[in-house]
Amino acid sequence: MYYSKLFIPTLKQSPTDAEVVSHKLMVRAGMIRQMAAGIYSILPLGLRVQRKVEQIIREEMDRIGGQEVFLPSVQPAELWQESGRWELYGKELLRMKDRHDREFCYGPTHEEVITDIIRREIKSYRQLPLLTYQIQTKFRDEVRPRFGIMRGREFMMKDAYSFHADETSVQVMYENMKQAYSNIFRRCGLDFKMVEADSGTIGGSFSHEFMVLADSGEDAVAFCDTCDYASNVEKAAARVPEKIAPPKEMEELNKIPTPGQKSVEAVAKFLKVSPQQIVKTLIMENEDGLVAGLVRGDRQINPIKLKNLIGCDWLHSADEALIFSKTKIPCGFIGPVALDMKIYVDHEVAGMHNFVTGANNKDAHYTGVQFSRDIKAAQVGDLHEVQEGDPCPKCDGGHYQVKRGIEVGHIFILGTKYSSSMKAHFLDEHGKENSMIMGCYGIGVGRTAAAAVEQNHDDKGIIWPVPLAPFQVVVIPVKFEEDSQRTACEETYKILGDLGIETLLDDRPERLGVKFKDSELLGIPLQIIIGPKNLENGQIEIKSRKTGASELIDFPAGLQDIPNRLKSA
RNA sequence: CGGGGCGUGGCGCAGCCUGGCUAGCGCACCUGCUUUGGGAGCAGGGGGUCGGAGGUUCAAAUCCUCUCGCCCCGACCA
Repeated sequence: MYYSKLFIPTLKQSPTDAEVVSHKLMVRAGMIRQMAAGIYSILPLGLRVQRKVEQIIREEMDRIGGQEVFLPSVQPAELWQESGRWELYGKELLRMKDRHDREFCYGPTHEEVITDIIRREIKSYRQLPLLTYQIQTKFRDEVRPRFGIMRGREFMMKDAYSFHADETSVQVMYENMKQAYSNIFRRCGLDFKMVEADSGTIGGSFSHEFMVLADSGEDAVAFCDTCDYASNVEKAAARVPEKIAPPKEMEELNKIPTPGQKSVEAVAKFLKVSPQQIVKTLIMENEDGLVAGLVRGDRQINPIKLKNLIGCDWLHSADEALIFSKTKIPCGFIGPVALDMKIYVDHEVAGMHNFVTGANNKDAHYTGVQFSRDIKAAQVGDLHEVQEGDPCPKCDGGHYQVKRGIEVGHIFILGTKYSSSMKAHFLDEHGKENSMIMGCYGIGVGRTAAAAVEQNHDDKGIIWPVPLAPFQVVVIPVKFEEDSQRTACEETYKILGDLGIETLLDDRPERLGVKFKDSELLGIPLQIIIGPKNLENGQIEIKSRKTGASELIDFPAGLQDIPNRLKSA
């Protein structure tokens, strides 16, 4: 393509509302423009990159037997009511009515739609398994869209759905999918990790996320420094503590005045004990009212673990006013002793003795609290969030490391969650009716591109991994107006085209510096610079975006080597 | 949804507190001349009515009220 014909509106300065590098650089490179909060237009250069990601995804999906479909983005409410998600999905579901006042939503995901199609058409185990996928725009009315294309409300997603007659089959698919996803992200040139994950509102029994490691990531990934266990921190298991022998002296419960000492740090300092000797009581709210979670004073409670332990639909921390109105206890002094609600206890706390808790009175704490004697636990389980340095739950001697990650892919085994509520049944080889077993598998397409920028940039701009680059080579004439250079450029362009290389020819009447700056901003892996002096010697210059290294090659013979050079660019 | 911040040509900003001439600057854009291996120089030029509505005032970008939008920090998600 000729640069002068392309719509690539580059910017010298990044817009003030862009926070993360990928957002800044993608706007500056003229790839995207914002329309509204979390809603972006993809401009030609951005689309070229998006198509690259899509193509890689298609190839890997097809390789494991996926069949591409294209499902409606506007979906009737009835389907969602059937699965129960019309209510459950909440405000994130963009709802609308047509002229007949019938309710619809803009699809945030497509389990309902695909399940509906499959249940109508698939009746026999002979037709299973089946894997479908699509690449399509989704809309989720996020509470807080941010970071440009990384977390938009409207975004491009690859979503795949599989249907199976039995558990073994879905597990085979799941393993294939792990491999396919790994291939995809590896081919995109990303440094990623596959981690265990919570399945969230999509539901289901088993799931993994694919995380691109980057400081700007919104998730935290915990992984063992010794074995290969890796998990989203929201799911990462804590090692079950060794049984601690009870101390010789079991102290009695003792109420001590602690005026104004509300935080763990304050209480620890005031009573001259370590935070590890204090037990925090966190009050949470769910559909049944208030519940309490107990973790050691130096720990953070993990609400997802608590939610999963209880098995409730939703759970979040209760606000102070609500707690006070129900319990008449001010925050900071709540404790588990004789507390009138269900109490869930972290297994670390269950092994503790002689600890400190709130006394359920303003300005007072208990010391000498004993778990077995003083606390009526509804259940004991793994409730605290793991931290860097914590022991690995899967191997001896390993310790957790924690890093930030961008979730670019997420795969789930759904089981029969949707097939049973929506009656997607089939007849097995004994003529017996069963619910299909399902899996679903998503990739954020735009997010993958953004993540690639997060991982591959410098102060000059983007450094695209070759497979995602909008063009692999940019030809930069020192002065395009001069006949000899123009001819050489055009010849180069043609030769590279014949070699199957996507080439951008910067034919603009700009000064050389401008062309360099733009090509660096755009992140094109290889520059070919054609200038008068080198040309007189029958040479042209090639320069790597990543390393900045440049060398002279013979013109035109040296061009035949470009495909090779791109492999290592 | 709670907390904070910001809306002034395409982009980045100043002006606002202490109302007052044709609303200013850098970049970008147009024209001309000079320049030309790293975002050129000079000269000339076009474009905004200050997010919107209402109010106070002789006078509002500036003060007041309401409203809309966007961004950032927290709970959700590809």
